[in-house]
Amino acid sequence: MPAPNVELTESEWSVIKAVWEAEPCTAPAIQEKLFKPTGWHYSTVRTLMDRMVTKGVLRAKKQGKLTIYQSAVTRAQAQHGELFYALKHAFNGALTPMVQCLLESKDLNAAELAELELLIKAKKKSAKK
Amino acid sequence: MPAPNVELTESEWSVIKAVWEAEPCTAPAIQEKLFKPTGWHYSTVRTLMDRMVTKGVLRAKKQGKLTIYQSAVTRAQAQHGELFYALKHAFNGALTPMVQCLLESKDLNAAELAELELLIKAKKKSAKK
DNA sequence: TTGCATAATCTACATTTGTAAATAATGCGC
DNA sequence: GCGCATTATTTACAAATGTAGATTATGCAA
Repeated sequence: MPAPNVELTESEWSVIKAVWEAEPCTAPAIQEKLFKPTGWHYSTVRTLMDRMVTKGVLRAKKQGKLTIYQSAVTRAQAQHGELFYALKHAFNGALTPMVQCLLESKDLNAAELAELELLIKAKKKSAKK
Repeated sequence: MPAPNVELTESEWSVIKAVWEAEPCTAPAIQEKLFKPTGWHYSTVRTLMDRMVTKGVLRAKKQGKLTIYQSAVTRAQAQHGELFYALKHAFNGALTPMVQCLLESKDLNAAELAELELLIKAKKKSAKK
């Protein structure tokens, strides 16, 4: 089974985003990427990464003295997990109120609205038939 | 300051949803509502609720021997918090990919799509001008 | 071949979250 | 006024999360 429901904490999001951009990669490389925004030390990042391996969101293999990491979930899977967590808990699974909330809070310009409209039009077309 | 960013755990979501439906209410009333779906005992619910008071998502006041609880954040605030958490972490704040993810994963019928389109049209109108 | 820089491993500890038992208070009905 | 049912308070404890120091291993450069 490929994509179980992914749940990531804020820290784990930081890590996996860095991994997606750099994989295959080592823990030192990731800590370096993350040091500027987070200030995390090597052992912090390393602990996070190893826990993420245990959870199955990263994969690690030994190569000489180095441990090489890769993501075990795609960005799309993780996005899906996060979004559907919100949909389920905050909106009881109802799409319309969620989109409403989005439209109300972000203040979108005409171009963005047009883009969304396009997305929906496209979806209608592909759904139909 | 009215609406700080709300972050709720899964359990807290259960509780606050029950509170919204029953407030003002007591902890025993909430545990009774939640017992069926969760199996939580009184002290569990009570602990959760008191911690939520500490965090400022519920409010409590003493009335004789009873403690009366109310929500301190509205459903809309909590929904916003959850949704924007996802938007920020999973989608780096970009709306379009988020909506795309939604459209791809949920498989919506024509009516639902039409509804979404309407929402956007309405927003366009109100935004314009 | 040995020292050094780098990376890994191990251990730790505070906080938050999930869950609840045990004990105490209290007020209403008799 | 007293006992009982109801509610509250206190305490606990394991797991998860956030954060990292201390110690050890290791391979390349000199």
